[in-house]
Amino acid sequence: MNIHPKTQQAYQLLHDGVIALARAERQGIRLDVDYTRRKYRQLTRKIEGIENKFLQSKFCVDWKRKAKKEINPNSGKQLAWYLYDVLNLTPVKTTPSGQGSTDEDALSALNIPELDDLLYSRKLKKIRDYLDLFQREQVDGYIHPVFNLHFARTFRSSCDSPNIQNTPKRDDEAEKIVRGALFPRPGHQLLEVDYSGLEVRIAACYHNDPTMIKYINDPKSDMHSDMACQIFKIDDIDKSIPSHYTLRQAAKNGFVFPQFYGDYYKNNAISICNDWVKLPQTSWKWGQGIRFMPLIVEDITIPYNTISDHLIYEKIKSFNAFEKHLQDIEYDFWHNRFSEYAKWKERWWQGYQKYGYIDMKTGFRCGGVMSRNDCINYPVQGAAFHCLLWSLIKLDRLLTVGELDTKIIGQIHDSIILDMNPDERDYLIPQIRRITCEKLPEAWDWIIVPLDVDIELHPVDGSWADKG
DNA sequence: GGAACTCGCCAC
DNA sequence: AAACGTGGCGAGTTCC
Repeated sequence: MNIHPKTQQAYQLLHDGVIALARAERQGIRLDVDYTRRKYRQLTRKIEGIENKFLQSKFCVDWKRKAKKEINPNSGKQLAWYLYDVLNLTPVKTTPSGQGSTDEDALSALNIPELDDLLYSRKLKKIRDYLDLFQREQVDGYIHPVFNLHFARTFRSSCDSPNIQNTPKRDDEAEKIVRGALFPRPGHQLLEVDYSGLEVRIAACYHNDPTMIKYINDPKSDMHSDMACQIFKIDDIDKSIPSHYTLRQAAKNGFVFPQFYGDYYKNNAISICNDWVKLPQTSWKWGQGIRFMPLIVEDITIPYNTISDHLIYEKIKSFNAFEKHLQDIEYDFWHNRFSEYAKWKERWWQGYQKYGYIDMKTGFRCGGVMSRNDCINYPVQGAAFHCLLWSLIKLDRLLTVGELDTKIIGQIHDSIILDMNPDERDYLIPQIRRITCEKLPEAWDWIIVPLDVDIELHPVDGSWADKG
């Protein structure tokens, strides 16, 4: 039987990857067990205080009276019943099964002060759950996350027992507590190697869109800043200005990435207004949303300009107008700016419908029932991860063959985490750059754009929360 | 009393 | 024309 060389390559990548990841698993990540116990108890006391306060509030007393039984404040079902059936409030959204939502967005929108206590206790419990899991899984002060290569439909990895790939990093309080429990071996330091914009770059290897390739090749250009200018009608983005940086984040996480995943302007409008610029889904008034820039009107500087002031000034006066504006931008995005990308998406979807499968650049085949978005996302997600896996395998060999003291201890889709001996730092960092950015594109000729990594060093004996 | 489900929420 | 991809895990709930 003939085996396609790419299939052989994919097969070999999984085999080599499993072994390299098993070594990381055996090595493990040091947990400060005393800290974890202490912090767990401290959080428990805090949670009990907040829960008691909540349970004694007028809100809960009434809830309990209407329920005619003991209530469980952690039950979404009971809470939804009280809010939406008893109090007859209108949920801002529903869950997939049709029940009124009781997630953070939905509860915040109700403007019931007592619910803030519930949300805060939820958040603290979530943090405590991580510590609990670490504690249960640790053996002699080390956790040993399991890395799977055979679960994800995309041929990405998954991780469990514990899943180290979802430790909090966006919320400061959660990051500090949870990552603050994880350390390198004594005298060592944690090192993270992160491919920057990996999925965008790998997508470009499929669609070959010239505009996208220009963005990637020119480090001075910035797709997200350009989109922020277009979305918010400003001349340029100066990333050192905090409000500008927020607008760039809004464009990136509220429009560009969701669009790449297959989302559309209506959701983008809601996400940008809710999550980033804080504008209501109504007609806008002056002085709403995030603080933006000083506004100069006829030589008078108005110091506290807000984003609504600016947008109203630019003739976008309501949420509906903004949504329409985003619809135009979406059209421009796929018909003008990234038209080759759009054509590739369509070709890829047609190909799947004709043949019933899609093949990744890395030799893996995805079949079965797939949606249009699946067809577009899987090959990119998978191949991007395979770039990381290839690099991890090579780095593992370098460390093993050279009998270095530094060890790979984990991987998060586009990044590698190492427990490094500081004496090996000056040798290792150039080697890592060489493997990840030079050797990989040499090995895989379909990589037609430059690759880049961020290397973050944590302090010697510092935790995963301590910045270098 | 466990399997399978829903919901919420953490990461990329 | 239609409309956000991949995971893990906890609590609550329902089914058998």
